[in-house]
Amino acid sequence: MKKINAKKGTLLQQKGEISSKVYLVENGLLRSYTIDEKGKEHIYMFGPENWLVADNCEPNTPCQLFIDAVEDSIINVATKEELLKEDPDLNALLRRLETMQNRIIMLMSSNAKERYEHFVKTYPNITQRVPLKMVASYLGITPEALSRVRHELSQKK
Amino acid sequence: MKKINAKKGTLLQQKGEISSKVYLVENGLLRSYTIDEKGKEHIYMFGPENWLVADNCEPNTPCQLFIDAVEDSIINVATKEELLKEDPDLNALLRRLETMQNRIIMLMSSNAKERYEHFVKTYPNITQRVPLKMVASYLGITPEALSRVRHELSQKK
DNA sequence: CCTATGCATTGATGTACATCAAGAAATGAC
DNA sequence: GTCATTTCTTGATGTACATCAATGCATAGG
Repeated sequence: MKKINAKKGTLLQQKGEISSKVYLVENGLLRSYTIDEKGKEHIYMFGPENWLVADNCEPNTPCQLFIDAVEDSIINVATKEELLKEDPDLNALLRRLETMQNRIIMLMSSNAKERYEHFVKTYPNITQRVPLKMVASYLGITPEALSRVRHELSQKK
Repeated sequence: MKKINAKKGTLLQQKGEISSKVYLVENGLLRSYTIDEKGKEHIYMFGPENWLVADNCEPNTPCQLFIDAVEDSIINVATKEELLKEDPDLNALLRRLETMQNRIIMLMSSNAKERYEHFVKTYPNITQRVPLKMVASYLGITPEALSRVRHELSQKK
């Protein structure tokens, strides 16, 4: 756990970095965000005093989020390894957080078609086990919209 | 940890219940969902084999989600108290999961105005500390749309 | 078997929000 | 201070998706 000072605008973590850290904000304000293929920024989280800011990805995988300082900030930085050593079965929860993080980013940055394609990739078997209207409800679109997306995709092939 | 059998369609948990449980799916398929004010259903999560399904609310607060069985299922049920006894500092993570759950539900069920009002309530001070375009980026809307929402809200008062 | 209920599809129309463009106001650099 | 840059607002237009309504298909129950 190392204490550091970050001037407003400092980039603490880049999307794609492997050794993503955990940032405990003592003072100031951090933000984590991603940039989609269209170049659009989506803020995932603000981290004011006493918040924990981190990319919820598994240790030793490339992370998804940029993290920078919105105000001059004082922050405590830890590695995930450090934290996992203290509490090993955090791992399952971390994976859960990752799933939710992906979902939030998807909801903010993807249209109906992209969401559906992502869903099929992530849960290949579920599509056969539930009525399509439930898939639509999970994706945040109407059954009608999903029907049209599926029609369009089947044409393309 | 009690093992139970749930026929397709069985409702395991109602929105508003206090003692929400944790469900580990051994076999079958669960789903958790909420119903918004317009009566519309939003599926929060599917729980196939080996998934953990739960409302990520704090123990002893009314929960937000309905949970039911989409297929005939075999499930292990635990109370949150049980789990917290085993691992007390899960509490911080639970609160984090709750925040993300709220965000996902909000993204699926609310329009721009509702999201902004919710944001202001949840982070009253942040609005003053960051440019509005960052708030827009957090809410998943454009700065232009946020500007119009704010204009509309200020008229109303 | 027949009928009722739920599900999926298709078309017509509506709407919330995005995009594009321009100008005004605030902020920062020097 | 002045100029440049970023932020915010406002208007005009476009578009993805919702809503509404009708129809065809399953599936389940008696």
